[in-house]
Amino acid sequence: MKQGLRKVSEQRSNVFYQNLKISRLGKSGRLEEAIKVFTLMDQKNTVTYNSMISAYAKNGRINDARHLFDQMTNRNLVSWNSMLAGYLHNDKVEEAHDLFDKMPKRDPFSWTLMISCYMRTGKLDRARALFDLLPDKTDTACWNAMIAGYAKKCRFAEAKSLLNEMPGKNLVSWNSILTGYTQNGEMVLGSQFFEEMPERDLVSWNLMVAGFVDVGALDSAWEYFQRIPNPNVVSWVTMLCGFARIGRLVEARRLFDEMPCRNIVSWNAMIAAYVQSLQIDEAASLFMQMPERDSVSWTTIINGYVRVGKLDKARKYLDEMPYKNIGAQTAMICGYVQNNRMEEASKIFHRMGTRDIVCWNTMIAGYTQCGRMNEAANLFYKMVEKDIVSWNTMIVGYAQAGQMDKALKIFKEMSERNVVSWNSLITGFVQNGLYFDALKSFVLMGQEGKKPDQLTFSCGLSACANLAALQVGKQLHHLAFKVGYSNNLFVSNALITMYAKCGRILDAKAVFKGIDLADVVTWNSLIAGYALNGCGKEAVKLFEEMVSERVSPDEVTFIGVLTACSHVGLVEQGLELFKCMVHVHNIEPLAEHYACVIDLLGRAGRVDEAFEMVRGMKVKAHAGIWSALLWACQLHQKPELGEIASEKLLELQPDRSSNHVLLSNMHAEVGRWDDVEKIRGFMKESGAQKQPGCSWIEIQNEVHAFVSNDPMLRTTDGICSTSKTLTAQIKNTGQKFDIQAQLLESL
DNA sequence: CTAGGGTTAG
Repeated sequence: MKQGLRKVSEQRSNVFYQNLKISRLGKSGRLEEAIKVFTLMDQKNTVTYNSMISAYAKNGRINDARHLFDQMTNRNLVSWNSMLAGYLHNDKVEEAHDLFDKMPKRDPFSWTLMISCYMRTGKLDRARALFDLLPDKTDTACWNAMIAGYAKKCRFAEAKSLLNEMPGKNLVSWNSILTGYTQNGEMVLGSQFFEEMPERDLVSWNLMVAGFVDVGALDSAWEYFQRIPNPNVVSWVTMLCGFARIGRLVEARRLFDEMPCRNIVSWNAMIAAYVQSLQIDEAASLFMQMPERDSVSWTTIINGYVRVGKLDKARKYLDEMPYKNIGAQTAMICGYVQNNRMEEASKIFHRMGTRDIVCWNTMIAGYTQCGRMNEAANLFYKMVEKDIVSWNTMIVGYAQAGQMDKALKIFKEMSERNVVSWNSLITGFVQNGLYFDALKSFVLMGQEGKKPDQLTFSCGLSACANLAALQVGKQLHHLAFKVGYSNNLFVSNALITMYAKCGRILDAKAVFKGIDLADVVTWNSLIAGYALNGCGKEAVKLFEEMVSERVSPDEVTFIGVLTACSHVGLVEQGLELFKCMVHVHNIEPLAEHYACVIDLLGRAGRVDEAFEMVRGMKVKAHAGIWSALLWACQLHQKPELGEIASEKLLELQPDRSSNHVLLSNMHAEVGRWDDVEKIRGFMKESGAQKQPGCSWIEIQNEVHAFVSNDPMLRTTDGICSTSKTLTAQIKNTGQKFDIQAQLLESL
């Protein structure tokens, strides 16, 4: 009998102890361990279940929490409240609302949870309506939830009015308002309020320091930090992170060394600071020294090694990590993904016990980045809960794979789209040459009430550039000006290209002149623009200006300036620039650069030198190079060399009719008619046909597409030359586009 | 031991 009683009380204390363990593990993100304790318990009471529900919910597994809740036979009020809190932490308003309705009993906890849930998700009016229904208004937490909610959304008038009405306001109430100021960067109003507060505690002081840190006012943060009567760990860590964020690592470290009360958070903060500035060895040294490590410490160090590209080191730590959380494993997957090691990423992914949306998205992005769209789609459709990032990733993936039909399908299936979704679609259209669709999407985006950002504008302008649609481009320019993006560097760079490609080189130059801080792309855009418009000397001059302004030219710069030289026959200058690219700027020439120089030599009649260059190339010659050579051979009547070039060219592009034409013309010019016949015969056999050219033209603010595959309408060069023909052709294709009216309406 | 209101590290 006595023994039996002792056994029962031992069991009780055991259950009590295990429950405590579950709750602590749950709170510190060690969910796997909590689950282990829970499943191994032979005796479970209501508190056990309640603790496990909270543990699940705090770690994002709200569905498992609900599952457990549904399985319970002895639910008490805390069970209901725990579930409600779970929905609150996972931003599930409607589920919370449902549960709240079904509750058999409610206490002040329940009401506060529901109100907080509405507040967090921005449903201020519903929160207020519920608060007004609240039968017992003596509980302060409810008031504070209302005040905090209003303040966080910058509704200071409502917050303060509630504060005035509130019976028994306390420090939390004051701090709730202060939080509204500090978390919204309102530090002037914040300091004012802080001075007016009847009492302050460490939370108030720390809020001020954090607020100044957030807006980058380190001096003020430091001032307040020094005024704190008895700073605690939070104060020290906040200040430490402030210095770390702006790269003042030495000062951060000094704080770390000086702080009188150091806990695991301080260590983690300092390690994160080193990781952030890529000082991985310092971070690792601290990691080894620290007295104990939690999942944050491990995740930070693993992430650090991933960021500096030391994947094997990261992997070593991951393998050593006692209980691997989602964050650490996702960091590792991210590292593998960035280095195209998808098989290793996949292994970790499939071994993971729990996965979150971020983890899935990382894997999907990995597959899309290396063009493995089937595998990406596989994961995407297996995903139970997708967020907007998942959808956007798929759109980008299909677009890059050239499958715009599928990208569009995904886009249309989305329940809600953000600016990124639209930009992904529009970028995709531009990348795949579907410029009309890009511009149409631009308009549709505005009609759906989404504001285009700098990326949208730069894409839209790029579409205009490729269509040579000057009027539409100008409209976009005006629009960008209206919404305040015309001074953005992305937009300005796109404007330069647009004007240049439309033949308005002076407008391009004007945009260039208006830019305060030009980057390499800016210079490249105008140089390429000059090249395109046959202004070779200006291109070279601009290049020299760029170098004297200490902007380092890149591969693209040289493609522009070399093209410019070849267009206007600046042979010596071009050759000189090519040398300078390799020897002064240490840029390894790409096939494109060779193509320019070879074209340059070929046009100048230095065909032998051109061939010499091809032989000396480190990269494989592409069709463009051989075709430039072939042109040169035809122009300067070098049939023997031309034969070599044409052979290579036909090897690379057997179906391209222009190659055959070029060869046959060359033979015809030097009177080798038998060869001409041979080639024409070959063309008939192989079915190589002249490809339909497609072009765009703009008349009176409208862009028209026409395809020059109708022999009746095509002139010798494949471009319609008379207005009569043009009109007929427009009727044929029936495409037209006017952006102006729609765009201006939609914004 | 489990649930609500104001601050810190990943």
